[in-house]
Amino acid sequence: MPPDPQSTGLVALAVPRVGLRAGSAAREPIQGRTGVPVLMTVDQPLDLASTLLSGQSFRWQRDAEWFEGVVFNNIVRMRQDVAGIEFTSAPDDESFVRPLVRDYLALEVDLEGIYASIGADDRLKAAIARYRGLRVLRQDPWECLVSFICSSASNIPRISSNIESICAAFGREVRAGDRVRSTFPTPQELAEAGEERLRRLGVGYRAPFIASTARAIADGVPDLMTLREAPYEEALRELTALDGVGDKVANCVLLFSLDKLEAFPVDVWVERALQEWYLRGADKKLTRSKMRLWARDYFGPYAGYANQYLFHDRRLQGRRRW
DNA sequence: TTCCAGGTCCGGC
DNA sequence: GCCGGACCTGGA
Repeated sequence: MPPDPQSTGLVALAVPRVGLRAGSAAREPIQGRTGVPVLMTVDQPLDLASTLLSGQSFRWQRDAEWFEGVVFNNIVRMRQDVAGIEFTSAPDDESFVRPLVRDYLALEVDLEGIYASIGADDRLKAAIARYRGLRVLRQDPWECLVSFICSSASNIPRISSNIESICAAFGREVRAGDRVRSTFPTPQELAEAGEERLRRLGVGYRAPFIASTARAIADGVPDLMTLREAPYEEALRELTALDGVGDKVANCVLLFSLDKLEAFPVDVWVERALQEWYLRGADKKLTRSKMRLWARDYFGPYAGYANQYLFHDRRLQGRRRW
């Protein structure tokens, strides 16, 4: 693909994901304006709706063909058309936000190559045909980490509600025209919030996990952005040392925010999919982390993409049939 | 009312 | 290492 220095990820790495407006006074509202929609061309398969609503991220809200979320401390609105993506951002202008959004959508990742790598079996081939253009996002690892700590024994509507509550309570207000949202709080902000105030927001038994993990990340142990450069196994070890982070949550963070496309989160949906469609005999009784090893071996370096297509397929089928 | 939901942790084999 | 129970809360 053509070299595009703004989509390599290097630019985004040089820009802190948290605290882009660190010069602002703490908790001072970020005042914006309504942006004029600009076009971002896309030369890769992209199904924006599936990508944003497939349970990788929990802050995107749909309004007809527009999707509104808060990323990089901006309210971003996007819609897909034949030419690419129309989007607006506020308070920062679109020229600043565009490369960040390209990076967020991982538009430099060669999906055709990945399809060729994982699409050998019929089950995946069919899922790829159904959800062609579903992409694995490259999110802010801190927001991703907290989101998936919240995900345990929960469901997407509740996770979204928990995350919005956390942002409203401890983040900073962002405005775009008449829209008001809040940024995702920094590790410091959540560490200061503490367990009790988190619990009052309705996150339940996850409150002490979030508080403890926020404290660790605020102290730089581990440094999440460094994990993006670390080998998979090392990053996995560092993440699972955090409170409330087991094999499944860690693999979600590795896949959806830390560029580890071999990560393979095994939740109840993926477990059922593997048992029913792939595993035979005694293998059906494998523990979840053994299933992850099996999948990494079977699907290869892009096992995470295979996971996302299987998960999406299984979840939507589940909604239809059972 | 009871059960279950995108798990993790802890204690007992 | 594996297994079972507890853990918040909201919706069916």
